[in-house]
Amino acid sequence: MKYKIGDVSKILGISPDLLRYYQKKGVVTPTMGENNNYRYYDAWDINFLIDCLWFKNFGFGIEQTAKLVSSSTYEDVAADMNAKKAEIEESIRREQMLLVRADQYLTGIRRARELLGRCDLAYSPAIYRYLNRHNQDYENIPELQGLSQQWLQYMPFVTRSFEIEKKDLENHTDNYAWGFSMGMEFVRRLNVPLEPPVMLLPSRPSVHAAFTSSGKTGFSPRHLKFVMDFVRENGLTVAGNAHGNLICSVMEDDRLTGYFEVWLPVEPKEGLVFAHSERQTHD
Amino acid sequence: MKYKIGDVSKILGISPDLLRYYQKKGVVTPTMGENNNYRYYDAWDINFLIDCLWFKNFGFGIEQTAKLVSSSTYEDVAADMNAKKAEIEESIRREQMLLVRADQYLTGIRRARELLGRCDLAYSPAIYRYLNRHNQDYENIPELQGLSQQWLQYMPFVTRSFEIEKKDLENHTDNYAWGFSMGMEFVRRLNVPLEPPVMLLPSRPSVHAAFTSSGKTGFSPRHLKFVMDFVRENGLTVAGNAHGNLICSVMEDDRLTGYFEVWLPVEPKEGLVFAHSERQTHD
DNA sequence: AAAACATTAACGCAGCGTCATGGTAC
DNA sequence: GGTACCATGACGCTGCGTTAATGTTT
Repeated sequence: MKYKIGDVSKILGISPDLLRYYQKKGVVTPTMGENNNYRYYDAWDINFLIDCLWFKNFGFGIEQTAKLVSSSTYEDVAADMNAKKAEIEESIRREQMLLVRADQYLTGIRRARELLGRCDLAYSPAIYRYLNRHNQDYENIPELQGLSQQWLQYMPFVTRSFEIEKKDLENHTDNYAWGFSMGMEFVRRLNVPLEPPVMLLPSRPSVHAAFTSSGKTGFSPRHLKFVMDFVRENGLTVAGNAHGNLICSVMEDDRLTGYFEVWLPVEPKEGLVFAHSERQTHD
Repeated sequence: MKYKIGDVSKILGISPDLLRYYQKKGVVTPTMGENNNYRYYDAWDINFLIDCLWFKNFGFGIEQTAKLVSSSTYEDVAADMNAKKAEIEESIRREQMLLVRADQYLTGIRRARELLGRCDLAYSPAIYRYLNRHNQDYENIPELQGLSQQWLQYMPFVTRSFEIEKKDLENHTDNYAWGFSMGMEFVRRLNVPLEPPVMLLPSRPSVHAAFTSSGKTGFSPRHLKFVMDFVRENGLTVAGNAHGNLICSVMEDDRLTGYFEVWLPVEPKEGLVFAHSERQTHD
């Protein structure tokens, strides 16, 4: 019994075009009609196609599928299947990290909107970080560029992160630096090599705040004035450089507005309670 | 400070071609040199590109990324991120099922090679199944075709499965039927609708065997002769139709050889011990 | 003037979908 | 003789990589 391409299409739920494509790829070779050039498939061809769909839906490419179904030994098949298993396991690992990151992102953005323009006391999350841009200019050092290329591969587990030095905060100098940071949990799970200039910024008691900035040249240490006010009003002592990161940028009132989060380390003091950063619970 | 396309390429680890492509897609719009038509990027453009890479590596498409980074409100971004989360969760679920299936496949193929040509006593795994081919001909009933199209979507959680009726086995008639089967665990996890002609084949004490067959017209109930011999030699009573499935087909001695597994239900008898099918532990 | 950059344009890949145009089966 | 089917071929899609031919900077 012979089936025409449309019959096979109905039996398998595959378009005739796709069946012709599979033929071009060497997957099936139906017998061609002598006078009309029609394709005629037999039951064996259809069984074969079903076996191909099995592998294809497992994630094997078409050509690999053809090879697996038509000309592989037991060892070949087992090896390919084990390789595919490893691939899937790797994919699951990555996707699980993505889920963690998505939650971080969503809670981060929500918290920043609540906190906006205000301060609270919290331990900064421990992060790894390096700097590659001072004020507006990216460093031209090849080493740093190589590092950035590496770290950009880790996206979206990497965050754009800034630092403002203590003295610049106190002198109201318009000086800042940008770089990349990554949370401890991702550094571990991605086996990120950690050499200078990558540094650990440990968790420290800090003033924690959120602010926004709009436009190309909007970002500036001036935005931290309210944080310094908070420090003064509460008689706190700044204990290091401020650092923070971009949380997201969204349209507000027709302007692209960046939401930033910042931590300014301060000396712990009797009676002050520092919350623990949510980030740390995401491990 | 202006960066040429090659500078940006080095900073971001992205090919110049890709940067031009992103421009064509509306992601970045560097200023074009007046006389030389060179692209000049500023720090803002680079930051912007980094933000894009963040979303892109999250799995968003290029155009969605451009939209997310440049013209989305908080609500848009949160909605898209939640949608992406759902997508990833779905993907993980599927991949975890694939891992289970891969293990089933690998252990199945290994066991079949060990068992080849011999019999043991085991409970058949409970499966859902329907038939759509008798001997060599696929049924032309539209209903069945629709069902097959559905079930083929469930590949590779569906197995090609055959049935040989008790009377045909006993009379040595060359009669058999093929169809599709799916294990209980996948039926549940995929929410497969279960209406006739889909039937539950419950777990039953059976003679369990493996055999091979080669070539287009190789498959036949004759292959089960050794199973019937086993039944006779052990004084067993056949209690229903035999069913089985294709485990894999591989090249052996330059011939495409199918490995099949079969269960022939028999009456339990004093002193007989039936193993429990491995399949059932995979839930 | 050579080397290292930049430009546009076109084509290729998988894994198909879609359309146009024309021949064939029943 | 109408209609449902079949054929080939070309083009589109995403997310790039590759190559070619040519222009610019330093």
